[in-house]
Amino acid sequence: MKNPLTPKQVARAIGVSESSLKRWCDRGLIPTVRTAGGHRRLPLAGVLRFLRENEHRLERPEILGLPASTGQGEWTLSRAREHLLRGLVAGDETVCRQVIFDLYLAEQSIATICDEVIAEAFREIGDQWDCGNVEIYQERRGCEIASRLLFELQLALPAPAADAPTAIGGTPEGDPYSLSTGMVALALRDLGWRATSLGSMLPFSTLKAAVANGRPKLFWLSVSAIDHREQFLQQYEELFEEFSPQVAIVVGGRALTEDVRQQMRYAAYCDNLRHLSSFATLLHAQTEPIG
Amino acid sequence: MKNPLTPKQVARAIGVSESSLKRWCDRGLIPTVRTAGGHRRLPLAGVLRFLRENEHRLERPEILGLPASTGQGEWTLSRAREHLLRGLVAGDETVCRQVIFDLYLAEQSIATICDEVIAEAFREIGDQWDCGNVEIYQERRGCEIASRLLFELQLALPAPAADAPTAIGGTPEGDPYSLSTGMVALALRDLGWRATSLGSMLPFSTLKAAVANGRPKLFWLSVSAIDHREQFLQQYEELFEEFSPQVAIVVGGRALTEDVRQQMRYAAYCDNLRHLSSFATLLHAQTEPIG
DNA sequence: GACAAAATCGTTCAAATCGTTCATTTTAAT
DNA sequence: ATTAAAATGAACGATTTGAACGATTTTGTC
Repeated sequence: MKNPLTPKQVARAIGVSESSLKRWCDRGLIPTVRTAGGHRRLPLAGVLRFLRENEHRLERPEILGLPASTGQGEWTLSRAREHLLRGLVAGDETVCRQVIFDLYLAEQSIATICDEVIAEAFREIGDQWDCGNVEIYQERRGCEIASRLLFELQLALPAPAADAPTAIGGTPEGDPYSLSTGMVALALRDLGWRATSLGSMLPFSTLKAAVANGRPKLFWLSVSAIDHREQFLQQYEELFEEFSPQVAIVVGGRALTEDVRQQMRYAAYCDNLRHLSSFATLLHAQTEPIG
Repeated sequence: MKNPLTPKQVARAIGVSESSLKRWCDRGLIPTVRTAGGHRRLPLAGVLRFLRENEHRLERPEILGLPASTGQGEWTLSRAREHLLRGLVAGDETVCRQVIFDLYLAEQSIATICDEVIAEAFREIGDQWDCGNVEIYQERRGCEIASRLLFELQLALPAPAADAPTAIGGTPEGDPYSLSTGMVALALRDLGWRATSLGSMLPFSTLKAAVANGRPKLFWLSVSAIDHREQFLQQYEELFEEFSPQVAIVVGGRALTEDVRQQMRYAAYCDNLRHLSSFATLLHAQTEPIG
């Protein structure tokens, strides 16, 4: 788990000579820092980004502190989902990390990883819970693990540009499911946005204040549970009315069934993160037509 | 807080061997003073200057910047708390990271950082919220930031030994404050335990299952809020009765006022993480007397 | 103040890394 | 197929790093 890494470690992990690695560093392909004595040190996040961009395989992942066999196997999304599910239920963070980083290195978009693997795994956990096959603590522990992995992925993403569009969002009061809004933030960051999740259980009054203070280009509301439907709809309408044309208000979440949506106005309703990504890309391109 | 730092502290904090650090001192890269006996002492200001100038991008880029700590003024815990508070309210993760890693550089124990700075900052945020000075979303966003920083700190800790004692814990149903249980897990990991937080809002039924399945040496329950007092006490008593002698059951949290505690049995009640750390150390030493 | 444990001293040494050069292999274009 | 350009891997002496060692200092406790 050492970070930053030495050139020798990385060279052996990737399976190339130290000479090549040094050249890549000097050409700026891998972000490099120097010790006071002039030796190179390579932050893990930069190495992973390089591997991903250049479609390199990891010969010896364990050297980087990653689980053995990360970055060499062929993963179908369904196999990944299976493995992740087992890891989450067992509380095995190592297994989960391997699955996620494998997918990341295989150049899957963050949105795809979240949609097809993480979200699906938790949907399955929910089903298993209904059947009494998994305990609540296993689901909660899985959420903790997933949150960590999302954060680790964020560390591997480049920092957003200073002029990148901003986005904020969260879940409304009565919805404690913070994982979903965390995934939204990460997916938007993957697109280059300066996205910040405000967390979960946020009353509409404070959501209004957040939008008013933050002036984002996009605001998302992830709704996995609704306490009082009428109140929710009314307060949401107020928020939409107040900010709608200036701020793109995007909603999503399994609690927004069709009959609920029919009583809502929104800039976009997104079933999943790929929909959201498409919309965000479109929005950014349209409002910033020249760049 | 001790201002002149020992080489060991600094070496550990910036991730370099003591040998190299000593050489850098002798080469004049880091201003060094000597004790009467010849031991090196490194003023914090000089160390920070060295990090900014020579190690521009080594290890933790977030250490550089240091808006307020660069001055020769004492970087007291209360000043750190102040800065962290402002960063949390403003949602500025960079500032918060600087504060925390400054402290990590200057202090050994994570328990102290959590107790004196993070927990205190959130207590202050709670007060400000009562006065209507901060919005709920600022508190929630602060929690998100703090969670990330705890996770980053954990990444800096060595992995627990294979034979390390295990501990699990969480917050009961009705208590959504997951930050506290996350801090407990981190403090125990700092002591070398294999600690896992199960998260928040856990019904007692599933807590029992978790203890039964995990067989930890220590179980903690962090209680920041109690929904139904009678039910809480009764279910807690059941859990204690079932596992008490084999598993050390530790409780804490601001919801456990004195009158509540008087109706509870526990291996230890901990006001803060330093109490918990003492107890955990004692427990480990007693049950593993030879090693 | 005396004592024991822990930390630090200065030093030495093997391993790793530096920058550089050069021969070989791979890639791309003619 | 031939050739030029580019990338790779291996080698070199000089320097840096991390770990070890016994001797000394600091720290905590009685």
